[in-house]
Amino acid sequence: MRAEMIKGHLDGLLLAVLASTGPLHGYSIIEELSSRSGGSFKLPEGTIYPALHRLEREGLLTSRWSQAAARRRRVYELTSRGRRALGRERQAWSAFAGAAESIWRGAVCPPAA
Amino acid sequence: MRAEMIKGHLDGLLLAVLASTGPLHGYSIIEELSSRSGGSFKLPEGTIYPALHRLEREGLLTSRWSQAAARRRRVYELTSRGRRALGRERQAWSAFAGAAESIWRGAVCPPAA
DNA sequence: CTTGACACCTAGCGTTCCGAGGCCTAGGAT
DNA sequence: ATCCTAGGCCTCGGAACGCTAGGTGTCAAG
Repeated sequence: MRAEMIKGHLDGLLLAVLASTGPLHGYSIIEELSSRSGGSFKLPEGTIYPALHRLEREGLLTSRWSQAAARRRRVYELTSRGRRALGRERQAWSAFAGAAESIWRGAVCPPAA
Repeated sequence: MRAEMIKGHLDGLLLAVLASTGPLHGYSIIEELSSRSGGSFKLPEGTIYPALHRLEREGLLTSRWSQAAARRRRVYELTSRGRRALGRERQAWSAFAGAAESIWRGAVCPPAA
């Protein structure tokens, strides 16, 4: 799977995974994305952490340092604005995926090497 | 539909549309992408032309100036390498779309505003 | 003779993701 | 004691990509 394909889709996927699981810290978001995608999404930390910071800056997520765990963890959670953004992202994904799918449907493809 | 979503997917879509229709010139590729996507993909010329040049440089497309039409048109066509690349792109799209879909499946989304 | 569709092109900008590196703790192996 | 691995956070700089904005030019219609 070409790596740059994720561009422009990351925010939605992060919101989606948090909506599925409830609050999570960054490291486990990475693992969750990987497992839920069947191993297709193995996103590096340099991708995830800045994205989480951006989403928090935009008010779609809140974070707190977890006091429960021995190790320090920053736990992220959807805000209500984040939940609304999730709906928009979901719809944008549907539109995009549907459009792309209908382009692909017309094409006769050779079996991939 | 967020615009940056197309990033990383354009090459495949261009190859796919050319595989569906046969040889086309740039301007009509734009129209074809728009109509086949139900109006979702309205890609500007500044996106399409550089991409076509890149794909030609990579040997996935060939072009010739059409002598038939009154207006000058550069007509693009898939090469055999392009056809093979199409298969790979198609597979990459399936993997990506499937992975993203399974992330989204888990999320409970509010109705988009 | 001006507008709008058709048709091509490119330089530069902004965004985005990623690679590489750094920092730290805990636990197991050597 | 020392190393290694896994867990956990962070950031800087680069590369890639698509888009904006601008340009050239033809042709038909008003």
